[in-house]
Amino acid sequence: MKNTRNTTAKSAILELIKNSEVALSHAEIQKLNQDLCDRVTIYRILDRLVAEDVIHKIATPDGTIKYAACHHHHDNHQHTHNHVHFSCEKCHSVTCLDSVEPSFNVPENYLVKEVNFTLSGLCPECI
Amino acid sequence: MKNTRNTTAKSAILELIKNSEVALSHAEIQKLNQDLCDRVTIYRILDRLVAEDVIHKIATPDGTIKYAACHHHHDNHQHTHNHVHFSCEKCHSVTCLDSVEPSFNVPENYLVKEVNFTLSGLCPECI
DNA sequence: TTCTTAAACGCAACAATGTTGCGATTTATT
DNA sequence: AATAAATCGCAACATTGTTGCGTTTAAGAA
Repeated sequence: MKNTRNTTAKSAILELIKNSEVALSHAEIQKLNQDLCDRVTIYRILDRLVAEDVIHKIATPDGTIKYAACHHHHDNHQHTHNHVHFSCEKCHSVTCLDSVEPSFNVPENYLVKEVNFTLSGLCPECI
Repeated sequence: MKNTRNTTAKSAILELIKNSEVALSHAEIQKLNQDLCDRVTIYRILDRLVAEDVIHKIATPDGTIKYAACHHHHDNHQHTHNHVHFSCEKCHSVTCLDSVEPSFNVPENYLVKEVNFTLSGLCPECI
């Protein structure tokens, strides 16, 4: 893997994501980060953080891409992205639901590598 | 609800989607429909078909929006969009997996209205 | 600490995707 | 056939994401 560096912009963006209760989109990060760095740089930093497995990418039901900090399972060092997410149709917040464990029967002839389970409706704030 | 009409463009697009094994994106429909109607019209027709509950919208893991014909459950007239989809990371096809039934424990304090369950990996064609 | 170099950056330009307004056309009803 | 509202095409615009390139900067080596 290519050498990666810690820059002020990268650290700032990672902090933003880590400190956020909900997943953030590029546009939201840009607003929160007002003039810290260029729009293009944000794209590149997000790509790098995803590649480094520090954050993960979530596609919301309307196609917006959001980013959230990964919760690594320190006990077994087995890290999967098979999170369950909740997308609020009113405030558009996206939250990781670590407590919900989905189960399903594996389809035949398909090789399943990742599971993306998104529930939508109203979050506790909007009920 | 507003009165809706059947136009040639609308019928053609619906046929395309119905006859397709995989879910189609706006760009794919535009290519298949070469010059049948304007790009903007395709957006509007897709919105209408979704509103009329004839097709449904799927967000792929990379944020691309695709459309597929709805499989109504004629036996009980209870129509839900809680489909399971499979997104191939190689050929980018999106397929509805009607046979897979996911189960999960409902999170507290959240009002779940829709379930979106997308598996990704390799489809039978790409394995 | 200074030197070195590749990673990361800003900027400009571009491509793709989605939206809006409006006058012209068309569908379905009277 | 006449009518009215839905739909369309076109132009213009907004947003989102990508690429190339010269400059800056982080981090290891001297």
